[in-house]
Amino acid sequence: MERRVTLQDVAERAGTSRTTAHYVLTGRDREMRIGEDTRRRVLRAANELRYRPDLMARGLRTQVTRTIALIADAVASEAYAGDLVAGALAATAARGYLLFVCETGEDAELEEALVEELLARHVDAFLYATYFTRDVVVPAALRDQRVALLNCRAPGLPSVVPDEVGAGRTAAEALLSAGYRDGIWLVGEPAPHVVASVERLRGIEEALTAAGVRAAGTVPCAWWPESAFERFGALLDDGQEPAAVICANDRVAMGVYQALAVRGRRVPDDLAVVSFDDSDLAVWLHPALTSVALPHRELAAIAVDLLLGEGGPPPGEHRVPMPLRRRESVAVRG
Amino acid sequence: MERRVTLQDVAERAGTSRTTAHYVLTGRDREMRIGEDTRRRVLRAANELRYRPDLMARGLRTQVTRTIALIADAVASEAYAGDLVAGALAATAARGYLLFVCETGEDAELEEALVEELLARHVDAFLYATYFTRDVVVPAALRDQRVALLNCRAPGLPSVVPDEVGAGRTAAEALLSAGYRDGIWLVGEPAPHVVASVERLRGIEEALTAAGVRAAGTVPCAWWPESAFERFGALLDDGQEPAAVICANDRVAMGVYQALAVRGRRVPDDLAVVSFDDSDLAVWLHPALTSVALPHRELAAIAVDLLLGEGGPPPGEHRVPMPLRRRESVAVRG
DNA sequence: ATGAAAGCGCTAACAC
DNA sequence: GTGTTAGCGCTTTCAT
Repeated sequence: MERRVTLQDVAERAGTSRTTAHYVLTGRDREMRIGEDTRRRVLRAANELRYRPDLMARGLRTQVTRTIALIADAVASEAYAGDLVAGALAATAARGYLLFVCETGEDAELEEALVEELLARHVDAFLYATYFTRDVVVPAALRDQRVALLNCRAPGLPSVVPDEVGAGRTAAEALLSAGYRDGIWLVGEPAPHVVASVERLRGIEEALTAAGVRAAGTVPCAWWPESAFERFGALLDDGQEPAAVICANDRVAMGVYQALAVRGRRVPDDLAVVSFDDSDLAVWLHPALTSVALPHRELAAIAVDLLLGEGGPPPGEHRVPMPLRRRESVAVRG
Repeated sequence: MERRVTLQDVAERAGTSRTTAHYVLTGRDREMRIGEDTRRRVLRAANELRYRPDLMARGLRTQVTRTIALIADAVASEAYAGDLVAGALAATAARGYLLFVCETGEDAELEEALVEELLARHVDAFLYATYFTRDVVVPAALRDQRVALLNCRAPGLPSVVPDEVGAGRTAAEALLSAGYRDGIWLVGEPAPHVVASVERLRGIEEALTAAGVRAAGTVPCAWWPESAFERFGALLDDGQEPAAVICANDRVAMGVYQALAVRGRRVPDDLAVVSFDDSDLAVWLHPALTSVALPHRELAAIAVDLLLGEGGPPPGEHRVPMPLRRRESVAVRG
């Protein structure tokens, strides 16, 4: 591994000074009125030597590094967080930034330490992310940094979150517009501290009420297949005749499918199903599931745009629409 | 945002020189025989000023940055890659390194450019990862760097991959030891260019042959639920009576479950199912699926250990065992 | 138009 | 035991 080639080397080979070489290599030669052929010599020398500026040295001098930090509570849980990371990655790369990724497991001390470390490395900005939407309190050291919250919220800080109320409306309307009015059940227990739960419910109520419809009831299962399988199965065995269900998420829908399958009932003819998240499951289920998508990549892209945009991110909450992915789990009613 | 506090500031407040401050703050005061009370003063000053060394400046001087780069073809696809990233993250963090994460989408030019960029930032080492196991050709610039391949292989380079042959054996033995001999079908078409396919098949053959058993046949479906649903369903409708299946992966198993459910057949009583990957699906399926796990986090942890270990990673392939996760999809035969 | 020189904050050889 | 000094490679002000 030979010594790095430095600006000095380029300047020497071009028979000029570092300053001159510097200006032509950073493309500011026009403003310095550097001679066309000096310019040529520098460019050629740089090429021949395969000169690459030392970004650490540059960073030390300029105090800007073109790096940003993503601080997330989890990067892989639930198969969701991955898309957040991927989205952030793509968006930062597109702007020529490199991304430090950190995972905190919600450990506040670790968070503080990480922020210190990242500050010591002069990252230009911070993305603070959570794998499910919630309110957070960010480390104090972050408060006077350039920061955007991704999929979470804190008073006074710029944040990007999915429009869960709209999603609730969308889900209900998918059923209403297909002709369902009576026998619409909600599956998945309400969770008062989970933003997604509260807001989806609100959206659903809104849309239903606006159509003069009331939900037939709620199946209070955990947001997992097994629990949904059992509780929704029990509902069926009770002799209830749901016409349609709105599931808390795709995993719940999976449990509903299983409960139906065991009893020989069919989606969508015996029961219409809509859900939230649009995870991989939605297309794996049979028949494929109509689901309101959580646009993780887009959330991340927007957060990065805000973060790196002129003048820094405008404070306040940015709500990103959750689009409906129509598939085969809702039949139009006669 | 006030000026950073520098070593100079600490030294001044402690009434000593930068050198002295430096040695005590880096814990090398013993070797320099620095006065106990000088030591105290320096420590106190640093504390009071909340001194944090500028890691960029240090890096420029020492040429080591305690950063490493993860270059992956994909960081979120298929809900697998996330665990690779999370594993690498945890392992590097545990050693006090920060991780740059990059995604290439298999674009070779982008890869070259990224490596240049990372080199310009003086990352100490590289992790080169793929989201499914395969042979790769790494960018030329990486060849003389400290590098470990994660979930992929290239001649002459250190790599960490899952032991898929062993996994094949494990899957077959799970069935054999439960008393299955006849009517064992393989579900999922062989893919000659996919390491997992070739090696799992080899392991399965080995174990079966050793027990004097032959597979009843192969259902050549794509490795997705829908395809498995159709092709395996067709097998059932053909009047075949499989006793057990080894699925190419959990998604295929999902398709098999669906085909069974529609026909009123039960797992595990009518059919035993084993699979590979042990993804989230395995526990979501009903009944829960016995699957041979792809230990992504462990692969990553081992790769990081090799990479950062004394003397750098030993070249050659490191095979990591794939453990069987026994659940309810295999019943012991009478 | 080009170059000399100072300095970003840290480390380490060397002198006292 | 402690301090002086010379860089790491780059950017930028200021002379020329």
